[in-house]
Amino acid sequence: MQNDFSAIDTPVAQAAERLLGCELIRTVHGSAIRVRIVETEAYDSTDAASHSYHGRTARNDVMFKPAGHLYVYFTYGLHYCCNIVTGNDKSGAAVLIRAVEPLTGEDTMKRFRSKTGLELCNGPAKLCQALAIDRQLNGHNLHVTPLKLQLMPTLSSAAITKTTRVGIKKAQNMPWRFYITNNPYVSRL
DNA sequence: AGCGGGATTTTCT
DNA sequence: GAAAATCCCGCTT
Repeated sequence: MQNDFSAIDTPVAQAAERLLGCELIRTVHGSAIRVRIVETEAYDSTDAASHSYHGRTARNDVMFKPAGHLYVYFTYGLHYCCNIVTGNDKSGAAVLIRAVEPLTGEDTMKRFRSKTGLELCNGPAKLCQALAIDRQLNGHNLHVTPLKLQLMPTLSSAAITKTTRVGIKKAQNMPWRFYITNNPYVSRL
């Protein structure tokens, strides 16, 4: 099968690296949007900053599903962020998608989000707005429309920058953030 | 250019 | 009751 998710059915940190360079295809209102993942962060149950750290709840339930599902959460009373569930160790693990690069359908993205250029999708809540991702897609299987994940060949480690995560107060020193070196859409250097 | 506050859901102490 | 995996706007330099 061409769209086999076994490559991300691994420990999260490894899956977060492999997801760099992979593409998301969003179909909405008959239009197709294609983007490339350029920045990710890993979260699992051993991590004090992860939603799954304190066990399973109604909100993080999707994190306990098999790899290849989408976990969407609402935060700060205003924004959505989306994650790709990885590893089926049943303890709750997912990769936060922090930034993407538009490939096709940029005009459609601008309709959902009234910004242009780098401001279109260089942050976790920004890309959810540009791709019209909300709670309706929570728990969605990324094998099927209207949102598909297309895995791509693993990038060389030389093309990947590995550093600490953004926007958290706990476990700040863990090197679980990954991005494509020198990509202009990365949310923060 | 840079800082600070507000919006407002879900969860935990 | 408060903090959180954020973003945007308006005020100050």
